[in-house]
Formats: sequence, structure tokens, C-alpha cells
Amino acid sequence: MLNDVKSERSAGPDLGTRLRSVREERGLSQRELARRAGVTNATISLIEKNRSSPSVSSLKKVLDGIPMTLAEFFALELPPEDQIFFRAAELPEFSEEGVSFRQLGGDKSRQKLQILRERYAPGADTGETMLSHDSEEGGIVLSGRIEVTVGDQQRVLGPGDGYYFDSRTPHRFRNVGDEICEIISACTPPYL
Amino acid sequence: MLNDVKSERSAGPDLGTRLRSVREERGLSQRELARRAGVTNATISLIEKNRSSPSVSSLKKVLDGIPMTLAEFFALELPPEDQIFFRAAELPEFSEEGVSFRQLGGDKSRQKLQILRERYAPGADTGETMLSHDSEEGGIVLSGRIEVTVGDQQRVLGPGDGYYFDSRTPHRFRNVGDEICEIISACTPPYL
DNA sequence: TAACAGTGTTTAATAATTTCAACAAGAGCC
DNA sequence: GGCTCTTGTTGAAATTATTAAACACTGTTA
Repeated sequence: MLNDVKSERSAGPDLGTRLRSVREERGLSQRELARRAGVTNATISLIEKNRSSPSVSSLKKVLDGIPMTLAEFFALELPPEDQIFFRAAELPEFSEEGVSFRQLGGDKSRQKLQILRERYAPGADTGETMLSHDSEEGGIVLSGRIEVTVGDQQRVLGPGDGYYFDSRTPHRFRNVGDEICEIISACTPPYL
Repeated sequence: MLNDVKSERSAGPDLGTRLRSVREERGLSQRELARRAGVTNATISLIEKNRSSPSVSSLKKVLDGIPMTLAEFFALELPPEDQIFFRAAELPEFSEEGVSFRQLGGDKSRQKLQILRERYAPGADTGETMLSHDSEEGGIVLSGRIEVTVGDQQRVLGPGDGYYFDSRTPHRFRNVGDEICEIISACTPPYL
């Protein structure tokens, strides 16, 4: 469910990118680190993609394989705090069941604006229970077709189309086409 | 199972005592902190007693209620590094199903010797699958009666009695009496 | 081309954590 | 005494993380 992504976001500092960055700096593959840490490579993959929030003890095990302490890990400032430019590969990703979000800027707790590159696989859906949060949001469709439901209004949008609404109104996104749909969206304040 | 305690120990810095210390410094009850953090009081209780290793996201939620960042939390040095004297209440506790360990000195990763005050409730048992690790250990019974199995030898010990063996030999402790049994034990190197 | 070894990802089953609700112990107060 | 409010703890159920095994992809070598 999308709720998971939501709660993982509130995990704060982007743990996935942080771990990936540390690992790649050491020139370790997921499998090699997993072997040293005594966990499976799947665990590392899921953590790095922010699809699971590891327990402190397993994160400790993983860091032991680096090696690095928890304090060092969390003290790390990955983006130099006030980074301005971001390469595509640097955007932290939150993905789940055909829905993928890449976020502009690592730490949304210090930003007033959250900008996402959203990617919906065919059939992907933000879920039957409508989303609702205290923000305003808008976006523009890059490719594909997506059904957007806001309150009692519903519309299928294609490339070039856009939307803008008060996020307190229950809403839902659903890729009704048979190709991938990409959207650039913005939200203020950030949807924690 | 006792294995859990084992893996929680390797969680490293004693997370439970650390959290309890931070919470009490702020004058918060478990319930009050739970309310602010949006978790239940049971969660806090279990974490503080090292009976569960929280996910990073839930630990983050808890710390948000303090408030305090993960980096600050892990950077904290609870015992001033080379503490010599410990009050009874300061001993970090690891407990589970009638078995409780209180450890002398917080961080066993820097110590060569692990000294525990063990407490077995009537019927408590370290489990059917025998324990085995690369250490030597010994202990003296303070009160109650405990059945100690080491390899093919087995004995019931009472107050004043002691034991010493190579921990690689499969072993097991079981309180066969109807009163609490307390033991002071030592192990080198620490049973991670 | 095929075969292989390396990478990261995903899925279903297993094992852990978290919640909900109840409990017991202590303090204050009438 | 009893009553009430608060504390921390615990057991069964719900939720989440972890594993084991498979998949898809890339580059290398015969």
C-alpha cells in the first residue's frame, strides 16, 4: 500500500540512498556486503530502495560489514546540506508495486516544497482508500495516460495535461493505460 | 528464544538503556512519549527492555517525540566511555520469558570480559537447542536451584555452588525449583 | 552462439516487531 | 479500608521485515 511509502518517508534521512552511497564508496556489491554482514542480498536491495525499514539490529549488522558505526552512519551528511544541482541518478527513490517516486532533494523535513518524478506502471494505483493530507499539489503528465480522481471529479490525463488541487480533498491516481505513465509533481508543504 | 537475546546483544550500543535514559532525562513517562511519537506504550516498554529491536522508522518516530535526531541519539555516549562504578539500576538489562540478564558495563564490544547478573524465574529455560559459542564461562549461584547441562554432564546447583566450562560444549540452564534463581556469571570473550 | 559469472530485483514463506487490550503495583486522596 | 489515576509490563493478534529461491540483465570467454 502507499501508506508504507508514506511511513518510510517519515523515516527521515533517506536511509536507502545513504546506505547505497556508503556501500558504493567502499566498492562493495550488494552481495559482497551481504556476505560480510551475514544477511541476504535481498535485504540490502530492499533497504536501499526504501522498501523496508530495517531494525536497528540488522542495520547494525550491515554496517559492521562496511565497517562503520551507527553513530557515524547517521552523522553522515550525504548531500552537502544546501545542494542545488542533482543528477538523475542522485534522486532518492521510493518505490512500491508499480509506483515509483524520485524526489528532488534528499531531506524533505527542511524543505517547504516537495518535487517528485512519479512513474506508474500499467495498472498501478495509489489504492482504493483515497489519499488526503494538508497540502496543495499539482503536476504535469509527461507520458502515458493516468486517471486522476479528486473528490467527485474524475478525468483521464495524457501527455501535456496537468492537474492542481487542494490535497485535503480525497484523491487517487490510477494508470488505466497499457504503457508507463510519468508525471512531474509538486506539493507544499511536503507530504510527509 | 534465547537466540533473540543473543542477536539483540549484537545490536551493539545498549539501545534500551539509551532510550530510557533520554526519556527520563526529559521527564517523560512511557505513555506520554508514546502519545507524542504516535506509537503505543508497549512499543517503548519493549524497546527499553531490549525485547525488540525497533525498525529505524519507528525509532525515528519515537525520537521525534523527544525530540531528537537519530544522529544525536547514536552519538550519545551514555557511560562516559571508561566508567568504573555502576549502580544496580544502571546495569543494562536483557530479559525474556522468565530469563533476565543484567550486564556489567554497557558496551561489550570493547570489553574482553562479560559479567552478568542472571535471573531465572521458576521453570525458565535457555531452550531445548543447546547453546554453544567460542568462549569460556563460569558462575556462582546466589539463590534458588538451577539445573545446568554441559555436554553429557548434568547437575542441579544451589546457593554457593559454581560451574566453569568451555562454552563450545553445548550447554543449557533450567530453573527446576519453584523459586527465583540468581547467578553471577562471567564469560570471555563476550558472548555476542 | 552458448555458457558462465557477476550484478540488482522481485516473490512467497518465515520470522520478527507493533498493536490492542488487559493486568498488577504504586501513589494520592477521601 | 476503598477508589481513582498513573505507572510499566505482558499475551494474542495484526502488521512488517527477512529470508530463500527465482528472475532479468550485463559483460566475458570459449
